Amino acid sequence: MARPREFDEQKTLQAVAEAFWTRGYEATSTRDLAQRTGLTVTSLYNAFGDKQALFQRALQHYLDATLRERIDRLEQTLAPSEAVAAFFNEVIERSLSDRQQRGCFLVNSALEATPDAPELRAAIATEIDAIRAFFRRCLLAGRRTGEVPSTVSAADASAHLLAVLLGLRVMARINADRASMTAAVATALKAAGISKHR
Amino acid sequence: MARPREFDEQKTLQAVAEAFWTRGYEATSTRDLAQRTGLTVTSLYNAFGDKQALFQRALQHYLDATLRERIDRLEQTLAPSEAVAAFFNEVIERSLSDRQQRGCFLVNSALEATPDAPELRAAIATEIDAIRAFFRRCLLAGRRTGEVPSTVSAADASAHLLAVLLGLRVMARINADRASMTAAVATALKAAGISKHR
DNA sequence: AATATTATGTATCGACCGTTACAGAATTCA
DNA sequence: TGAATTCTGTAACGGTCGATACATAATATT
Repeated sequence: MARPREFDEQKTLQAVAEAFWTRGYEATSTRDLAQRTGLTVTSLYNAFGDKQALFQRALQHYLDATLRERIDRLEQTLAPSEAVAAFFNEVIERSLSDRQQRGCFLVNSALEATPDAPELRAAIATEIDAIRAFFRRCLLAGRRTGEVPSTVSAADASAHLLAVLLGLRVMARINADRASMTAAVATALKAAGISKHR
Repeated sequence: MARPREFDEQKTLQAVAEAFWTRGYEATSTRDLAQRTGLTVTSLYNAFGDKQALFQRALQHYLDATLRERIDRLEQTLAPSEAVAAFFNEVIERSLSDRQQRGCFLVNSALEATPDAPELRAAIATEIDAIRAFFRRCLLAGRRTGEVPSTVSAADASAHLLAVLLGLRVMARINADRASMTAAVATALKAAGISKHR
């Protein structure tokens, strides 16, 4: 029973996420966000609360649209070992096609989160652990189908794959070249018992 | 022929580096730096130039004292494969012993560097590549001594080890636990043909 | 001792920060 | 139609930012 919103909340969160993704939390001002979204600062505060809350909403939007979407899609459509390989391939392609070399919004946020924002750190830790859980599920499922040999423990291999993924995202921001990334991934997949031609 | 400095430049750079290391570039104000170093803002500007220049000096100081020191020391005193293993072990121990979970100053800076600071990005890329070069040298040397089998290419293996290292530094900031880190490293070293008991 | 040169401390500059007060515009329900 | 409610835009708040002007203190050279 009041005036309706004139903006699309999803598109706004998308624009906000890209701004924070590119420049980080501290270096992005609320006026920057207003300009990128096309709304006024007041509308942003009215709709989302303060800057911190807006950041968390934008991060969750990014995770839903990118990370969780990818995990769900690959896990439902591909065999376990192929899902892991495809996951890495998509990360590499997206890293290389981004001219701004923004890397991963989640990883960027992980490193910018200061010790005095423990709740944010905890939330990010949970999201990162979800990636490892995805690797672990794939490895265990691959064992059952026989794609993955049971010589390496799923716990060790999933921790290792997670480390490689996070490292890729750092390289994507600074040292992004296809040769290094594919080499790192190929070696990692081989160590986990996953390889395209075997 | 003038009044001498009343502060120790190295200790000042150390304090500055720890401030930037903990909170990042944007979230650390020049007044914060003055308080942490015990000098005035004017003295900082007089001695080091502006905030950007001070940051770069502090980063170089950190690299000299931590990263390059470690590489030089391990490469000179240990056998190639042991140098790589010891490098990872030291990183794990330092990551776990830091109560503030600051991770790596270089990696933190890599992810905070925005697209409109290309010279900083390039400098960081050079430093990161120096780590890969260290891995590569160790792998090639290990091949000559027979410690490392020549089944894996040094280029691939060094890219892989670099990715794992960078990933560890992200985990150190957010998901730091010994089990995950040692699991990731053990799997990575095995893939590179390096393992303690073989 | 006089002078030149550099370091330090105070105080402040304009700019920008996150946030909000307030007034007007737009919509729903009675 | 009118009242209630929500959204939008302007303008501004106090605070902090990076950086510096200026006066003073301290040293080296002559």
